[in-house]
Amino acid sequence: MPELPEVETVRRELMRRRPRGAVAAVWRSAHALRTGEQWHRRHEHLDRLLGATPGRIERRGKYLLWTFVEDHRPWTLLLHLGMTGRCEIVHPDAKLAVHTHVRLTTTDAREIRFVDARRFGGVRVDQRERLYARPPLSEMGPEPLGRDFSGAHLAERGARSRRPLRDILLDQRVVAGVGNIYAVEACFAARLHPLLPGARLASSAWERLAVCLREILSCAIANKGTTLRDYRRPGGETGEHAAALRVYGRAGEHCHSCGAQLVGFVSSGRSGAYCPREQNRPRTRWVA
DNA sequence: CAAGAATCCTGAATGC
DNA sequence: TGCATTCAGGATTCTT
Repeated sequence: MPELPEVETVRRELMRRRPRGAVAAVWRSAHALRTGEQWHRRHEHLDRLLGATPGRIERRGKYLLWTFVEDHRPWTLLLHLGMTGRCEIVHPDAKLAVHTHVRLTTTDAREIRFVDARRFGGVRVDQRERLYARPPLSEMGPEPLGRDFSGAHLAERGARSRRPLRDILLDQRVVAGVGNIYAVEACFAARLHPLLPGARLASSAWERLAVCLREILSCAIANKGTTLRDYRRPGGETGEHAAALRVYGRAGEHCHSCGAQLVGFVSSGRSGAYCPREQNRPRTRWVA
């Protein structure tokens, strides 16, 4: 499932491979993408991209903002990959993948396609400033790899909460782009129990958690993301970070660090795992 | 207001 | 082998 490292990888590779021609045709499947008022297809406005040329791509959390320009008039495509979404750039005659929902054909014989089996993803075109000024982007917490993110920020948002640590990290309003895999992995890296209520965390542990989260995300970006099943890069390649996962999806298996049997859990309807020996309580000493 | 549940969806995995 | 059931989860909406 695409989280920050996967979306960042897609961003970089789409940037590199983006078509150089203008959008000559827009095609949309008959199926609705994600439900909810602000993503309903009557608000998609994909036709605004006609005649515009793909330009700069930004990432905010798990969202991509792809700006298309025609005669200095920019429109920005907001894209969320959901659970199973993927973006590909192919020849317009290339065989159509099942669950293809959007096709943007350009004058240089290229085609940008959005494919999403479960349709949890979404697309929308608007002015860049308006996208940033409205939910969900306006509500979103700081980028974990940016300057505004720190242990102090996490503590400010989490230290008065009874919510489990893992769920705090999953909250896009607290920190942007973190999904279940990396939230669970960050808790392990910091040797913090994922179900520990935020209010019970020692103040020094927040900084440790912030540092570990950044390291995990950076490493996953270097590995071009985690492919468990569906995630693919724009060229169809997998990401290689799955082999680096320490606890996610490994309930019942042995801890790579101490050999103890990892314990699975479900919280807020989402599964995770932890090492009962190393994550039962914060360590008193920790070496970066 | 916060926390939890339900919702959307398909395909892989599991059960009988 | 085949058919029904279960599970996976991000973000939003509804309920408690």
